[in-house]
Amino acid sequence: MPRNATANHDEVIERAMHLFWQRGYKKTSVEDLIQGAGVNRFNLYETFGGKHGLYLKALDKYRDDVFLKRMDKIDEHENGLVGIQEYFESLEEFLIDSKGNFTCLMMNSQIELVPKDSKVTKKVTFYFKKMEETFKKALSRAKKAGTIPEDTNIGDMAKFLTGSAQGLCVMSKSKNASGFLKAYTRSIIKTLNQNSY
Amino acid sequence: MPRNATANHDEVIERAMHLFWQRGYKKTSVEDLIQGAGVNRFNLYETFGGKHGLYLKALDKYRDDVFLKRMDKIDEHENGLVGIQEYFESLEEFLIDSKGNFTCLMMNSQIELVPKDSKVTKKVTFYFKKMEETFKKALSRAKKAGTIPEDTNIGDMAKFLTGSAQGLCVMSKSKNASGFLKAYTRSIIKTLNQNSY
DNA sequence: TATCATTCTGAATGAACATTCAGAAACAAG
DNA sequence: CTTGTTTCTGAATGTTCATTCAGAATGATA
Repeated sequence: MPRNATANHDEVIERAMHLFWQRGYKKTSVEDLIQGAGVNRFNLYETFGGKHGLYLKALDKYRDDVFLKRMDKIDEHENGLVGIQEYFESLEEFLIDSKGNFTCLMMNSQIELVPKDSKVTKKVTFYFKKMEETFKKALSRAKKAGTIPEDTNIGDMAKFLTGSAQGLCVMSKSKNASGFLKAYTRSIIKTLNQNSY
Repeated sequence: MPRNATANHDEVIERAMHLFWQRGYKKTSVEDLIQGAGVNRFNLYETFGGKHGLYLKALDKYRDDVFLKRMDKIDEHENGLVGIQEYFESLEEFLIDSKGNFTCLMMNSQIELVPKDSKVTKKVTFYFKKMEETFKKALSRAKKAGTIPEDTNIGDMAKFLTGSAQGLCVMSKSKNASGFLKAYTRSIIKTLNQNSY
């Protein structure tokens, strides 16, 4: 009995995620979603909770498929320093390749919807906390392994790295950002390594 | 012949600037502007060019009264290093005091309207360029004065500082950002000083 | 006070857009 | 092939909001 003009559940969410990611919440219209994500109007409301419901699901997918995957990669590095460095290098590459579209769904949400939209705020808060924590754990491993001096302030450094990732995202929307992003990333990594030996 | 229910020209723009600054472009309604900026509907369109025209004027005012004033302060410091440090300290203080409202009008515009709105894009581009340039000149003075090593890459450092300012602004919207902002600022300044002696 | 240009106000207009709904289409089961 | 249920589509609804406009209010001038 199910018809199939609708793409499957996950694919709808993934495509919606990219639309929201590119254009933001307000500027992605229901029409865009119907056209671009492969949902029909009925299912958009019946099974995804309308535009806002789909946005929340898109944030979840971003967290799982984009963000946490990157965090896991950091976790997997026994040498935390290398994990962090690779994270920034791949972020730089991604931002350059996507030419200012696809800045960062979570950071966009922080600017567009925090704190008024409380459900979105919760998800964004988790994102920043988790990123900071992951950096902190990685730095802690690095300290244990002796690749970072005993007296390095790991908490400060984790916050520094979290903020720097946001700075990169903001700057990636500028025209011809590539040179800027490379230099900025270089400096971030240099700072990271200056607290190590 | 002029009536006076309308606040004077400059005051309207200043109040509009604060409204846009707080809420963003889309979310500031014409009604908000009439209520909050002291313009009547007629003058909003006749003398300010409507909502969009007033936004552009607000960006100009922000550039002149908020941004360039800060840049001038940096310029005035013979010791560029101190100028930059003071800039970040006062930015930190402002962001903490304003509790996530008043993030940064230009950065908000970058996320909300660049690159689609070409007039806004021009103004935002100037903003980033000018900031980077100001940092660069300050670092150059510091190098001349011998407070920074000969081999410091001034261009990279200026970009790093410009991006870091944006990172601070993004993070200031988080709940209880105060501790985060202090630590982050500390790290930025530390990085700045690690390239000096 | 009378006239005229200017300034203001609230209502009208119109566009964009999210959501709902009714009926059409598709499918399964008998 | 018929019936009943599910899925889909486009039109209708309702809301928000920027902009325009007509007429009212105001002030300057004579």
